[in-house]
Amino acid sequence: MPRSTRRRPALAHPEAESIDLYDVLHALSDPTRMTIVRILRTEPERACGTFPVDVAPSTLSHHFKVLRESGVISQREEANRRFSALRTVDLEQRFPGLLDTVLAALARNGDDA
Amino acid sequence: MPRSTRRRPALAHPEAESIDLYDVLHALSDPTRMTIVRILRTEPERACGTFPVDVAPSTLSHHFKVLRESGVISQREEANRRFSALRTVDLEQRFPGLLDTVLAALARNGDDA
DNA sequence: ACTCAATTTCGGTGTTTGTCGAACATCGCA
DNA sequence: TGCGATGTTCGACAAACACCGAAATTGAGT
Repeated sequence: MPRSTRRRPALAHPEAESIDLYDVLHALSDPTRMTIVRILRTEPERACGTFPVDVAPSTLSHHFKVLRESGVISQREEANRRFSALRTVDLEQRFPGLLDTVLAALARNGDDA
Repeated sequence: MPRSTRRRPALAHPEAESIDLYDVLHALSDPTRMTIVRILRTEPERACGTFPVDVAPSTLSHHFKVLRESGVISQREEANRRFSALRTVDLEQRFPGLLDTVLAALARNGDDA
């Protein structure tokens, strides 16, 4: 097999201006994904495997894909690891206040659920 | 069959304090339902059949149920009709700013989509 | 009583979702 | 070169979802 081709397909991220509200709301309507977002809120960046969610690795990978393709997070590759970060600036530009409001609402919902 | 029982099962509405964030976000992540919410924002109350969405009546009924059971809208019966209203006060109390922020975001998303 | 209008409920269909395990790819390191 | 760690992709599966048409319900009007 040709080794000259790009190793990985390159991660797909939507442009800031084309982030879709319905995709974002859907991404945030899952507890596992919301947990990821909440944690990412407190840290600039974090490796995928280090999130305290108890689902199978493949499931976690799926959730990261949903978050990334909706525009909520960005991911960069470094060696073996994949680091995720909240797209706070892009989200704030596209939908001002949305992330803060939802995370504040989450705190009221009970952090556990 | 006993006619003395309540004719309709009585509409189920969650208490304001027990409105769940994930249910709300899920309810809002559908364009048809968001259209309903957006219109309801401009009017205190409206009959089900009068919303300009082009889905079958049975589908519309389903969407109203999702919105009602998530706590986003309330419904009251009057004769043949069923009137829906946004639960603005309850939502504001439970998740301050959420509805406004999401609706503002919707305006940026393009009202059509 | 009969009919019409508004809406729900009931079955059904096709799609999407969250989940998993197994297999694969990539990198760092011994 | 081989091993272990990290993470993804690939089916597969059950549950949930959006949608419809047909039938049922309910109340108003004739």
